[in-house]
Amino acid sequence: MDEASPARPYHHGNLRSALVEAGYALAVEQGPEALTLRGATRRAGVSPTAAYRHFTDLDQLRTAVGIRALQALAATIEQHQSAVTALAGLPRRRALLEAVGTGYIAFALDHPHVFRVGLFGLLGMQHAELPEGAGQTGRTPFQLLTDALTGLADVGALERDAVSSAAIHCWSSVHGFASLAILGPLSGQPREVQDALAQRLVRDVVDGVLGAHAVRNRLGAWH
Amino acid sequence: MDEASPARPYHHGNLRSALVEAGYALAVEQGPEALTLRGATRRAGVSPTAAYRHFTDLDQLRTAVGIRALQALAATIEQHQSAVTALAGLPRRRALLEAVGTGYIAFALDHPHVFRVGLFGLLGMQHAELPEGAGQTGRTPFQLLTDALTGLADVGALERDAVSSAAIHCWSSVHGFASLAILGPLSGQPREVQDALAQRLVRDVVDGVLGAHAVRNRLGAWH
DNA sequence: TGTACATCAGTGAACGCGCGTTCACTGATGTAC
DNA sequence: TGTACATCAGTGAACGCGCGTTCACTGATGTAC
Repeated sequence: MDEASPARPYHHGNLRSALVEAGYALAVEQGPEALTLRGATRRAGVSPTAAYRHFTDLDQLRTAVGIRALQALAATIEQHQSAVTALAGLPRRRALLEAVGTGYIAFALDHPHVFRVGLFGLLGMQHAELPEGAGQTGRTPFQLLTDALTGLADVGALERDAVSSAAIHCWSSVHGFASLAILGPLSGQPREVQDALAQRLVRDVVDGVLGAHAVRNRLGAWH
Repeated sequence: MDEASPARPYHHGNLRSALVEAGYALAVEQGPEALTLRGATRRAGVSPTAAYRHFTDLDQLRTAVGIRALQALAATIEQHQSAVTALAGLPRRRALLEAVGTGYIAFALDHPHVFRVGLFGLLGMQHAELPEGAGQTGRTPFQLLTDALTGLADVGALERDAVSSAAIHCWSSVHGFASLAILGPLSGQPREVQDALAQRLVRDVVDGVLGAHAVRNRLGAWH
């Protein structure tokens, strides 16, 4: 009832979210430069000026679409995480972390346009300037990552104060790989190959993040 | 003499490269969406239609500017590499690889606009579709990376057939980190902090790449 | 329950802008005799 | 060395386009009596 939708209809029935949806669809299908005010209103079946009842600016529409994209990415990650079968302990924690990486990459490959600009425009805002009240119900992708790393710290697989630098490391690798797969030398490969490489990369990165710690522990046990 | 410049002047004196330079400057200063045909000709002090003597299209100008940006990135990397002091052997090879990473990140932080689109637009083309004859004298950034990894294989610090997957891993991390530092949660940090994090990330990644191999060797020695 | 009125979501015409691209041109350079 | 001509780099006016944004408006909804 008091979900996220402000109310029911006036004339149109929540034009604001219809415009965000239309703008998001444009960005997904044709890339972010296709996200225009006129384009979004056209797609929503409404006159161009109607948008000004809900957004002061094109920039404000962009921001809202960016947040929308962020939520879609988070949803994909959570979906990947809910497919994890390991029941508990380190295997589960590890699989949950890997799902963040594979979910992120899968989203990027499925929605290269949104990813390209969408994410670029909005990962920047997500944190400092404007998480703002705008319907931010769930967790952001970056929060899901630190959650997963914290989970690994909970079972002692990672130092607590290594979480934030591990987050940087993981995010960098995964985001960078996605860019590579979309526009770089890997973009010519078929999807299965990309997926396989992604899986391998994610495994390696997690190995690396846990490895430093694990080696330290192992040495501690041996000496 | 026979540098890169095709000839001397006709009326203007190599308008083509002047337009590429103007377009590159626009992208550096105001971002890639400022790279327009009219903008470049304006900046070169020439009428808009003059561009059509040298480019069939706006797209063709964009491509040329992209290649120009790629060369600038490669130059920055080579500059970082030439500052390496280690004289020979593994320490030198390792430092050369790290210089690829730190040079890449330094370029990204110094030219965030170019990096943002520039690189995106052009890393895609660099490899398959259009390295084309267009003044491609030196090595591309990606080639510099694989060169450095091959150097490590030469001194036995890396399996030869691990080079290409290591390249993916390195490139992903470094490119991703640069994105993070430009637009993500790290963008608020002062440059020194970003540089320090970059150095640490690069070291960790190289550790990871060499680590798997080193651990394997160590175990081999132990058993 | 019914009327009068305020609110405000959406309309439609109009604006100025910078863009890419066309076209017929001008005028400097390079070449043939 | 000098003249005639072809070449072709750069000009300038003009086009159509989609954009963001303004303004005065219309008409449906919600509220007060």
